[in-house]
Amino acid sequence: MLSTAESLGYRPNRAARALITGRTHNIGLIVADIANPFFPPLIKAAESQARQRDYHLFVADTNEDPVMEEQLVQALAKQVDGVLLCSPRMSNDLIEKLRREVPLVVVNRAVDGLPAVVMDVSNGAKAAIEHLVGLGHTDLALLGGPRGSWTNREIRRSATAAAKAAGANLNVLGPHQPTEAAGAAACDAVLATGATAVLAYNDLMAIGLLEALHDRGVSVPGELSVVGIDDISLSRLIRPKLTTVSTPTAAAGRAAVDMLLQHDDERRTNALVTLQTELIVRDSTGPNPH
Amino acid sequence: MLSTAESLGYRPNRAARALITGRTHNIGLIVADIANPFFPPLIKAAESQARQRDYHLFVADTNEDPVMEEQLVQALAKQVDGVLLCSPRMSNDLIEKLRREVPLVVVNRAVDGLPAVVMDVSNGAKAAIEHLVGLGHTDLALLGGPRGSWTNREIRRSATAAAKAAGANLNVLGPHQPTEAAGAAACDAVLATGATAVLAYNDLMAIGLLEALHDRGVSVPGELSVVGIDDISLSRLIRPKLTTVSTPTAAAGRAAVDMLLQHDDERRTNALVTLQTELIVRDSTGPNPH
DNA sequence: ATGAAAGCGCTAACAG
DNA sequence: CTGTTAGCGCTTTCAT
Repeated sequence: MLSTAESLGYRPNRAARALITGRTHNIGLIVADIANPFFPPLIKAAESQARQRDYHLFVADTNEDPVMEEQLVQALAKQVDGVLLCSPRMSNDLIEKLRREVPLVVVNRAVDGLPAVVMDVSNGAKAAIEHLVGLGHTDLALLGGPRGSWTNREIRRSATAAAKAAGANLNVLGPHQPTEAAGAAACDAVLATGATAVLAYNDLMAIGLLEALHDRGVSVPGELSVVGIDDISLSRLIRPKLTTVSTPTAAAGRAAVDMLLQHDDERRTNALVTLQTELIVRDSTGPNPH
Repeated sequence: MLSTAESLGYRPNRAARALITGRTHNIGLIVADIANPFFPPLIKAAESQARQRDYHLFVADTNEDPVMEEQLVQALAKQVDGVLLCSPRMSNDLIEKLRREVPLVVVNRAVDGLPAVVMDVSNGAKAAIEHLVGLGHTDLALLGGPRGSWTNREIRRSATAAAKAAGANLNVLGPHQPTEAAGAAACDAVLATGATAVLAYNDLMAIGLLEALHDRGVSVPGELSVVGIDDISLSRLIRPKLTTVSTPTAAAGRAAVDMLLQHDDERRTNALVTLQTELIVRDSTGPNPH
């Protein structure tokens, strides 16, 4: 039921309210690259969840630049009730400093004493390696992601351990930008390792690699198997359809908003939400040709 | 040079400033679907342009729901200095009403007396039809987009005229949701027209159609030629690479922000910026098999 | 219960 | 030119 005032078109001025209550009912969302297909589903889910709770979402893009990350947090700090920092590349020390200026929830990174939402990529990378080893591959390559990425470190750690446990070689390449172009550019380096199977930091890089492989006439999965991570919608549209580790990005967006908006007294500052991942086997992986 | 205060970490409170100046230095950006690959480059460009001018961007998603469009404009109205309405599905009358509550710039629609940024899809659709006719196709189909879309009306008008001028048949299908799923679902209807070439409302629909065609064993461009519109990055990643009409989405995002931020007295309320499109011929179009 | 008044942090107008 | 003051629209507190 609307009050008479509201039905007449009256809307309270949120800036004035913010001045007195100290709550802006705004949330900042900082991502590395809006145009990277990994983020839009996360942004969409976060925006929807926020709006449902009468919050509005500022979205900002760092262009993969760690310096810009800090500037954006600073710029938004006084204007929001909290910031969602997605896949940050900045140092933990800097995050520690920024959290004193504004409530922070970190996505895709575990930071001591800070609410965080992470995907269990560690388990996903393990499943990917085991899938490859099960196909008979013993020479593997890992196409590494960007410097400063917690996810990248997790993947490397877990993939290395899984390969070792299975008695397979793992050649680690990188760091690389998490883009299709970087994946394509790394094609020769991948081929040079002699690996018969590759796990890439994300689908975009895997897809770039697939393109470059196609240009060089290397058949996938005939001569080389390729696995991505993220399961962006693109992955089932390209040929061969990409085998990948799906990460629940929409759920992560919702969870991050929920954590931020939990009442401070009940907000466990050391809370860590871990979302499960799942290996999706499609057509870019096959048996070792040797 | 920073003032002493600023170097000490002081940031003025924008809510307080907004209260007195009446300018929030915020902009609202409303899109139908953040996860539709057409929008992220536009959002990214708009955010970047806005920030450069010391504005922050609220991003909101209507889920393709015209009712939600109005609600969002209302909700953001008092909190922003203007709203960028992208690809609105609402009626012109409603836009007329909303513009009295908050400065509006419309993208992908021409509205009398309102600043607008449009892509010249009319010219793009014409080029696409002429390309197809030049390839010997005389039976064409148009896979129509969503109801309420100005772009869809422009495409239909222009494609119809171009086909007529060239002496070709054009079978118009639709309306459809602008999604991959809808494109796939329309596959049988397209085939039933007997057309040897199709122009789709957007790349997403064209790609869905391509998928369904592949499932049915119809070869592209051997038996059927397909053209999309937008040139989303996906289009050159799928096989066959999609022939499409590229639309300058990033430029549109920047232009829309610029128009909104122009000083009111110099803002021509009837200004219309038309951005050029370009036909990109790739591998999904070929000669008429008959 | 209902109503008056103070004040959030800033800018703009005005006085010294 | 510098310093003081009023008041933006709201919520909260305090007095009636």
